[in-house]
Amino acid sequence: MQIVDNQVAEDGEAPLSDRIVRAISDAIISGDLPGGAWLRESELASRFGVSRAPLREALRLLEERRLIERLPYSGVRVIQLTLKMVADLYEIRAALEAIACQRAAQRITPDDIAALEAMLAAEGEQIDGIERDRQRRLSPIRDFHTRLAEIAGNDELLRLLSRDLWRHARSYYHSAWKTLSERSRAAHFEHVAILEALKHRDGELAALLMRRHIDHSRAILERHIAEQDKNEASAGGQKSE
Amino acid sequence: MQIVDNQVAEDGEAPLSDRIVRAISDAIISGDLPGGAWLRESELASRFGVSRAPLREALRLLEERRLIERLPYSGVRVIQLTLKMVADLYEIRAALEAIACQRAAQRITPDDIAALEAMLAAEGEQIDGIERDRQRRLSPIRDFHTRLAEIAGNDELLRLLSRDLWRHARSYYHSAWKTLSERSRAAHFEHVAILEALKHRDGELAALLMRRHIDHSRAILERHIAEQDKNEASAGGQKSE
DNA sequence: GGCAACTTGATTGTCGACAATTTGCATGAG
DNA sequence: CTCATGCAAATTGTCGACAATCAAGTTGCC
Repeated sequence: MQIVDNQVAEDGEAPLSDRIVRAISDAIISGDLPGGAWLRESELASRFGVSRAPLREALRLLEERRLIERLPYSGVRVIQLTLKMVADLYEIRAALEAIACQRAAQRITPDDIAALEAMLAAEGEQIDGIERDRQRRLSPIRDFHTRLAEIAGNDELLRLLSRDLWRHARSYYHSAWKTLSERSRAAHFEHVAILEALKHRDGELAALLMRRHIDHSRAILERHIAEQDKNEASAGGQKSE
Repeated sequence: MQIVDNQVAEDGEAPLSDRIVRAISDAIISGDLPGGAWLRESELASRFGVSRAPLREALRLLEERRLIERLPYSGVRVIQLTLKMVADLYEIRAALEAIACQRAAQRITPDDIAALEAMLAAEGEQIDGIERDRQRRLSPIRDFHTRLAEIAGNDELLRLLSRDLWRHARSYYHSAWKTLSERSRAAHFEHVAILEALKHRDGELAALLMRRHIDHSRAILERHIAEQDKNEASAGGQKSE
């Protein structure tokens, strides 16, 4: 496992533990810290150049966010996404994003529409473009959904969708890159269709399209995790990197 | 504010911070730590008889759970429920509990039905009974919903409903006791109706009833918070108990 | 008298060291 | 050879003390 060095340096004012949360969270979601990996506090602390106190606070927060799991006196490891977990998460996500669509259809403004269109335009460019950087690639997708939740005006919903339920994103990175490109194309057009419905303030249609969109994503993701599980069946889980 | 002394004593094996989470969480939900109250770390630490290290870990977890909010270098205070927050939370809860009903209708077993019936019987007894203890009063209501989520078989859903979204419960305690008694009676019969639908494996009906049930609860809760806000408009928010 | 800058006190944030617990290995008996 | 038992190293959990930061009270200047 390889954490980007000194990612803690940014945002030099906030308390250390807050910055560590960001760093570890990114490391997990980006796949640098793979699912099932054991984390040693002292190692993480020295890697980030801090003491264990703020590090442990960060770990407790990440545990509550279900990015890691903690076994008392035994250790901390990155949560391993299972098929069941993905199915459960996506069932919830589908329902919540459908709500977001319905609310957004009621509240959306011309400016919002313009902003979303700009996002989708950028998304379309990236599909065939030379943008191969992982971080920059997934972000516009996430931005679209997050922006939608913002427009919906339900703060709790936004928090759930943009933070707690995005654990699954981790698997995108681990999954085969080729298939994801094809999926990106389809997903893009589904986004366009959703936006079109929102423009007509048809919340019901937008919600329906969103539910299907998420179901499609889930199907892809489940297939990838199934393959991944098969591959890792031989060498997995031991307490090392 | 008055925290039950040494509530940390129970469950003598788990790490201190885990027990503190439970203690503070209960104190907030039960209303002993009212919304908006400022918490001083040193005071809490001495009250629970622990050092600040595990206490701070607990606070970070509770912050992520949105029971408290933390202002860096400034302090920690109990989240103040607003009308907006309750509306947002209940919109989500209605959708998620509706899912729970639909899933539960597919999976419910005779044993589950028997267990739920026993719960509702106990709930019915308590309404007119002499049970005036706050803690014991709300618990059967919570149990019914939690059990339903368990039967649904979606672990993530269970976690959200039984933990993250139960912040609102706090307001029940602060609200007028009399009205709540009346509400309890109505709520009880709504529970019975939901269970009846589940017995016939009618997930759609159960979900619909559940949505209405939650909407009713929200209406009551919103009214109480509105009154509460009015009353606290004069003396509120200063940094003391 | 009013306003700005400083000072002081209190509180949060961080650190290094110590205690408690687990886990793997060695050891020995059956 | 297998299994129970005890030991030891490593890791997590906890503590008390120190540093950084904010808030309020005070002082001095205009």
